[in-house]
Amino acid sequence: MDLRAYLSRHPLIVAPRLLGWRLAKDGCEVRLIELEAYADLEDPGSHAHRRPTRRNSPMFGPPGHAYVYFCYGNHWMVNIVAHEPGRAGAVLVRGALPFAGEALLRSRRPKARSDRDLLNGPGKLAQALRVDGSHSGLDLLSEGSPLRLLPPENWRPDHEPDWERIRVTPRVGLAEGKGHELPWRFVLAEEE
DNA sequence: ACTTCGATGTCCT
DNA sequence: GGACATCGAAGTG
Repeated sequence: MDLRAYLSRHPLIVAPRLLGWRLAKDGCEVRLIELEAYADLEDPGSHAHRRPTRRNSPMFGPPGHAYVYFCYGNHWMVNIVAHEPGRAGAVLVRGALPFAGEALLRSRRPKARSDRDLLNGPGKLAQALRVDGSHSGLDLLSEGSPLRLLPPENWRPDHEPDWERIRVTPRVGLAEGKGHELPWRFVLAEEE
């Protein structure tokens, strides 16, 4: 099973399994510690709940690509496309820790007062990594892509999540009726 | 064409 | 803990 196949499962399966993976861009790397699953048919809070549009079309495309969209007038949200064949879905990256290039990450987040303020939010993460709409649709698994998704060292396809260390909660920021009660958020507990 | 409102961050009290 | 800036996308007519 290669990485693409690993991501070709329901986003709810993929999300907890991507904890500890890294996003890399121009010398910076961040380690993912907070992720949310967004599905299609059964998930009214997902952009893939409806038909494909110019914005959400990456969610319907190949797993392992990026889906980046603009929200609340200021912020870019980074997603990793993940879904079963013939379906749609993605994993939203909501939080991370610096792994490499920390000084550069910091310089792009001048408003971050504390360490935990640097990457603890989807908009903050995109700002620190300088990801925006121009990256939507990029293949995160292809060498040579400016934005890449990297598995942990010693990763194996049969790796299972360490549930002892994962906190499962409802997703953040969803209105009533949008699946706000679904426990589809996964956080590496002792690292938040 | 116009309206609504969001998968948020920041600053202020 | 609360106000609010900010601007596309998508829904409505």
